[in-house]
Amino acid sequence: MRYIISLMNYWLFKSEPSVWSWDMQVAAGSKGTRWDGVRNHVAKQNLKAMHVGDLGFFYHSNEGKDIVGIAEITREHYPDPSAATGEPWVVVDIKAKGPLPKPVSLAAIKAEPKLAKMSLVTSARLSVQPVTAAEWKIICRMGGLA
DNA sequence: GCCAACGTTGGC
DNA sequence: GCCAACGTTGGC
Repeated sequence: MRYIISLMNYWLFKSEPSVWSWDMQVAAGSKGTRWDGVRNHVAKQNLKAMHVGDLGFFYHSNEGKDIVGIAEITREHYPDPSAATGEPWVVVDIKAKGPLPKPVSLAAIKAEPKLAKMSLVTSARLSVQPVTAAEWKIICRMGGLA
């Protein structure tokens, strides 16, 4: 089997660690958990574009302000059970894949000119963001992954 | 259809 | 705790 890299998409999930942290995601195990509560249409479109096997950074907002791990999409989008009937919101399931050996801080991202166009920098409030393959690679390297 | 008012997010 | 950015709501 060979990888067709262009079909792999990368994402970033933001979460306040006091609400749902990386450690909780890890503790939840490999079955995957529902990423629910997204109430923004741009974020919703990003959820809908995800495929099983896509990877996403796990970012701690408010406290930490750093990318701490990598998650994997385990189930494609389906209606958000926490949404009111008739509302269009969706969820995906994700599982923790592995930590970044060295968390990458927002400050470090802002200090790297090659990452100036990252959504994290340009659309700070968007809770589910796309990440380009180039950005993914740079941050993995900054985070201590080969 | 415009836009002021308001609520929320999230960095600082 | 403050406030800028941004999305949503509702009056006109």
